[in-house]
Amino acid sequence: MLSKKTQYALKALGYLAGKYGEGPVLISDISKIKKIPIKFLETILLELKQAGVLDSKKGKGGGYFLIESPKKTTLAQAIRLVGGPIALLPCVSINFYEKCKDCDEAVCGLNKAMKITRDATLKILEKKTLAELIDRADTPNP
Amino acid sequence: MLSKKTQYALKALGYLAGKYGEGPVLISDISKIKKIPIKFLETILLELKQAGVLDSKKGKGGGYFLIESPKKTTLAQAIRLVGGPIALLPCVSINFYEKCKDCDEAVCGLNKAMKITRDATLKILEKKTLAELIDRADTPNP
DNA sequence: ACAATAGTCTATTAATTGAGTAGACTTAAT
DNA sequence: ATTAAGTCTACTCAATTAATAGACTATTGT
Repeated sequence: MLSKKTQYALKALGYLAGKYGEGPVLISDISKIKKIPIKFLETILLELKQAGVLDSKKGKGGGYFLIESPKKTTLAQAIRLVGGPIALLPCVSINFYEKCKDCDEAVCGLNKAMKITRDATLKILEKKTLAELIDRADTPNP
Repeated sequence: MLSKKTQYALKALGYLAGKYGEGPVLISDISKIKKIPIKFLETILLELKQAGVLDSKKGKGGGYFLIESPKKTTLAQAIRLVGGPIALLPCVSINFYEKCKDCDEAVCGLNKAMKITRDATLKILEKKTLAELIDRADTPNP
């Protein structure tokens, strides 16, 4: 399961994707609509900014916005940016790899099974982009 | 990522699968070879026993053992037994489902993407069994 | 019967993650 | 220049998950 932080990041990015090209979006707006604790959200957005996905504008009329088109960022990238491993085990993670103390990967059946699972997951998450996260619920009819 | 508890459970089950039919296996053996904190392992094995996968024998010559052939239990079942959701989000989990506060699943793009991911993962984990976890490293040549 | 062995249970502590608070710093409009 | 709107930084607190310790109970072999 993804951490809350990662879940919130995905929701926020999805919301920003829906507002792409419309200028800065207030943290408080995202927080309200996506039901994310505002202070927690601040740290997440800041992290995404430092990672180069978002930019922000300070002062009146400020807020956060996507730098590039939502289609440019895959879900796999998004998840990794906020520190969330995609694989089910550390020993099969690409970006957060950690060797098992107890087994030789070459003969470990668990490792093998989880690698297959990881590949199937990645195949999907590397194809889907932030654009896929946009839904009608984000922009209700006025 | 799976919780440590779930990871340990899979490792222990894999080890027991390799010893299936050879009588009870000591907790301390599993702990040593699989590098699992023994007290933590105790609670996990107990839980697996209460779930009906393992049985144990007390006293001298005692230990834990699989009740059924390793082929009877899938990895998906094993993961769920110890309380680990397989899906990446609560709102797409089958056994640990929780509704999102902020979205209508019918139109939520994130929900849709994660459901596809979950299905791909389950397709694999429901096919693989504990038997697949057995590896040569468990039974080194004497 | 008795001692040794091995699982079971209860309670505590440590580490990580999630959430909330207070206030300083920046920018833009008036 | 002033002020309002907004981001940024640094702490603190709560909840969950990991890990540890020790007492207790059941079984086997002598």
